[in-house]
Amino acid sequence: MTNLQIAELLRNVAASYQLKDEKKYKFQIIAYNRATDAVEHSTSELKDLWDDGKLSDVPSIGPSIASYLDEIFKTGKSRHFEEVMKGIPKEAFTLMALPKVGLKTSMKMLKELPKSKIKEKLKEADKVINKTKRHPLPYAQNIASEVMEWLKESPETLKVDCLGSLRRKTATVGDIDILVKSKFKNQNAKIIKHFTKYPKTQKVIEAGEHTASILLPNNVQVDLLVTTSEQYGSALQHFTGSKEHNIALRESAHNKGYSLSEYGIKPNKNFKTEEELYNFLGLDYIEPELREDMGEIKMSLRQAQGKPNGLPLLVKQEDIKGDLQIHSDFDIETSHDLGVSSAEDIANRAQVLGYEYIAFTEHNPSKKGHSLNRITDLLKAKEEYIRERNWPIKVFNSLEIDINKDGSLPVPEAGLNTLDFALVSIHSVFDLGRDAMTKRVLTALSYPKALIFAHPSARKINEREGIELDWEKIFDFCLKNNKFLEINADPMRLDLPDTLVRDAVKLGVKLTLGTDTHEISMMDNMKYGVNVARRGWCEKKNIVNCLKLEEFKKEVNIK
DNA sequence: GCCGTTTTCGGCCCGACTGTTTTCAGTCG
Repeated sequence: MTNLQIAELLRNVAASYQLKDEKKYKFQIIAYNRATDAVEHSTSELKDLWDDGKLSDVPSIGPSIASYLDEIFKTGKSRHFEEVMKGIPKEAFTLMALPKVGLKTSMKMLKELPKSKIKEKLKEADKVINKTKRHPLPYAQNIASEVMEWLKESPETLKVDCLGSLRRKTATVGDIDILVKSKFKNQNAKIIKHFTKYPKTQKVIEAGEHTASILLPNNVQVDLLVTTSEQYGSALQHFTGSKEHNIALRESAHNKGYSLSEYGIKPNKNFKTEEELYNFLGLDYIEPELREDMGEIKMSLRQAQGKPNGLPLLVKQEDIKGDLQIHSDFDIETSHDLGVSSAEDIANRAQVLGYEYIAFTEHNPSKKGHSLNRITDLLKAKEEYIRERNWPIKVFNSLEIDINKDGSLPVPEAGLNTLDFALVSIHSVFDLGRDAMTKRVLTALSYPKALIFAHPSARKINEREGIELDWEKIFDFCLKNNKFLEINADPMRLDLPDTLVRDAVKLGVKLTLGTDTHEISMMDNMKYGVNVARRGWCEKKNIVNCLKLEEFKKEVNIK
């Protein structure tokens, strides 16, 4: 049972309670919906936590739900859940995938629609289930920019901001959220109308007094909110989210006797800026990347009260002193794709980007068709090439090495000795069990030259889930042996994922940033890696390549 | 059903939009 399946089950239980008696089960419904959110956002598979007896570590999972899940992991089902969902056909839950359909509507559909029509709707729902892929951040950013340009053409528009997960810089984006500040009060309708006339609009989902939603090609939904200067700060805060952060913030306001909404505080308190709003609630400003209800509100409160352990001072792009994963076109007959840009061009570009150092990390020479001596000779040639050139900045001689199934590395010791340090990573056999995979990785990281575990989860966004690893063991090993985990800045990887970065940072495990550049323009992807680091609460000190050259050399033990 | 730096009991976020039920229920974020 995966987290996705568990989340679906809990969501269905909540809906079933709602169908049975919304008033009687009001708080169970809230509890189950919260548990659903928590499972969807959990960094660990619940099954793994259950194995370790730590199910209740997940927030919003208390003794009752934990005991039902315990039964599920033991026997495959929960008698309690089955009892709650008794009498509700499976199809009713499937139909809930359709927009604006909850369990009540889907039951009504099953009862009232003709069979042929139901079949059609079920097909539609299946399509939605299979197609709700979230959009990679850069793709969503491009679409958002175009819509924002369109909105600026409306004469009533004073300012346009892109909010929601785009502003929080999540790896993937569901809907695009845009806020418009209007020049004049009571001009909302004109802006809304202009918005719905956006040329690529396929469907206007809704258009009200303050808000509207349109659907663009590729299932991209854009939500608009129009506001005035007086309420701008509140609107900005509300529409940036996350939903969980907003709930926690409103609860905190509620405890102080206020009622907070996107319009301010009732009856008459407006906020022009987000700072004003947070300060009014006794909090310091919270960066958008932190707004996920992961403890940021508590820490902001502590900080505002002048206590220690406040919010992190998040790492910035300009703190990055080097790029630690780059593939040039220097041909060492690699196991995977070689870069297409020359080492010279890349080094010059790195200087322009303000870096003090870079590492060339081509893939290792392929095992196939190469003797061990040949592999060593190829690496010696690369070492000599790097040593003998005059580079504009420091260039490290490195390599991205495949981890064999048994954890060994496909490069002989003489070859490894040519390197300043190595990245190790998984490119094949992704489906070992968790324990075998963990052992495999730790074996590889035990080589003295293996310094960085690159794209550690091996996930590819919208393509494949990550591998299963015992992250606690990996973190612990890195900490004890001075090994580092990479945040791969390729927008299709963004790996480590932000939630695991947060876990690593909590334990003091250090990270590196690398763009995995295979073509020179990819060097500009560093910003996406920085996004992930910030979302994982990284400060400068958590990222090894924020160190200046001499300090970096000391940290990684290079003379 | 969950949760707690006033609480292990007694609370639990807030509002928009749609469609239709002219005053509200259902869904969504």
